[in-house]
Amino acid sequence: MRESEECKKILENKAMFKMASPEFMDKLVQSAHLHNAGKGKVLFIHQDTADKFYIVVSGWVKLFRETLDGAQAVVDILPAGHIFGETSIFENDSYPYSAEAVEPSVIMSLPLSLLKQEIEDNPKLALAMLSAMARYRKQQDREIEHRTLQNASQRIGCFLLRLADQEATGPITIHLPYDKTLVASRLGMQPETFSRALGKLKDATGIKVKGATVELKSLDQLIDYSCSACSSEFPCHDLNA
Amino acid sequence: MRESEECKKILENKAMFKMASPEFMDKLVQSAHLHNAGKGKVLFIHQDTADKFYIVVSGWVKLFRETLDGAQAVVDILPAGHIFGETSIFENDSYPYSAEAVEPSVIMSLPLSLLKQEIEDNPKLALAMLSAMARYRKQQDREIEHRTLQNASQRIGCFLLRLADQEATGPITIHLPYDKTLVASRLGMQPETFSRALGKLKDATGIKVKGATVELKSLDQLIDYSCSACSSEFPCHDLNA
DNA sequence: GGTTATTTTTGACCTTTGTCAAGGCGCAGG
DNA sequence: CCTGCGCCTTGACAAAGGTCAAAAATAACC
Repeated sequence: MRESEECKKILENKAMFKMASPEFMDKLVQSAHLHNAGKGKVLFIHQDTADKFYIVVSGWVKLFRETLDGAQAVVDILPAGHIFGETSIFENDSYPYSAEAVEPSVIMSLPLSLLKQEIEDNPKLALAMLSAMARYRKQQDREIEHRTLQNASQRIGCFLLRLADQEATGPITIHLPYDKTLVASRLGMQPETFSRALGKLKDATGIKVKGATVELKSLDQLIDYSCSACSSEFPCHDLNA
Repeated sequence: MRESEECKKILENKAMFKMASPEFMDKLVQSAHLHNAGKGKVLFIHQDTADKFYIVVSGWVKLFRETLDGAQAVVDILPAGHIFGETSIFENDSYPYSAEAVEPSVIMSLPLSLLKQEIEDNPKLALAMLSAMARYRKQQDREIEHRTLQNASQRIGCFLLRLADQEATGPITIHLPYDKTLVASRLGMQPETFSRALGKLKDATGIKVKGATVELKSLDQLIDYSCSACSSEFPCHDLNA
């Protein structure tokens, strides 16, 4: 079966599963499934009973929470390769957020029960997960910092930097991976604010924006502008889990 | 030696160490030290080399980060019983934030090396730490949500609710555990904003504020006001790690 | 008990972001 | 080539929060 071959390849490449036992990986591949999710497809809802966790194979997935009156807070927007829903293990088997595909995506689903079992049986996996969790925690801490110390334009600059190849020295072209409205919500601002703040960023740094394409002469333009309001030095490692 | 007796008692009561081996606990107690930290005492600085982790025995400890130009973002303010600095294990042995006592405090210091070793040797401890980390992650997620969806007054209301006995049904008296200026920074706002927002909260809910003392007729007053702008139902469990 | 610090509150004003409404742009489908 | 529907931008205005300066209230100290 082609599907399981594909799943196998993806799973074996995940850092978190490098330490897993072969038996576990076999069982995991057996019960893995790929799903096509169109733009807007809701994968699960906050506080649903959780029996699966997921990996983004391609596309983008938004994690978010909603209040009763419909206001929405975006927790994160995940690119290909990221795991989500796995923390339900520690949350009474219920999802701590809702998940929705925001671009046409392929999602792999896997049973939480297997993961739960293997984490208890295999210390190496528990350590790998601990390490991943610590990295995520650091990211969230930084997010909170950014929201308090950076203004809208600086947050956009920082976002662009994280999309770029951080090693590059010359001119760079960046493509926004999803709608600007969505970038705005990811950065905790309104679409209108995003639009205006991007304009301000353009004036301040000389970057060029055409639709979803951003061109910079060099990273320094943005680094000066955004990273001055951040406690970390520029090459912000720790970005990909 | 009295000190080690005291440390032992505290360590044995920590949920995280319930699963630790007796040998580990012995070693831990041997190398534990208590420190008196006056108000304002800096315990370590962001990116210092980390060889110890800590437990707040009494008092309050502020975790924070600073930008080059002096702006400060408060990551958290920890009460007695909380561990900090332990995530340095996953951070290249450097502290991910600075720590300062904001009230006269007693702090226990413990070697990271022991923890590192035991986590690798004892799966149960790794699991306990994983679970603690997951709880913390959830808290951070909620923090980000609050900063985007709640206004200043609502955040204060939410903060008061978390200080209160959540089971109580009748009138309640809450004492602010540290300076209002500090509460403000914990909630990501300026002292002036805090003062005015507290005034607004008073008008809106009928709570009574005298200095550091807050009296409410019942929790409902605050719940209606604050929790409407939050994705979680009221009794916010998951508060203490 | 008076005096000095420190913390908190107020007032006036400014900046940033949110809100509402109207256009504009671009692309898919006819 | 035209039309319609999202997405994005703009303008005008409102609201929230930040800033600066000064007064008021507490707490701390001789």
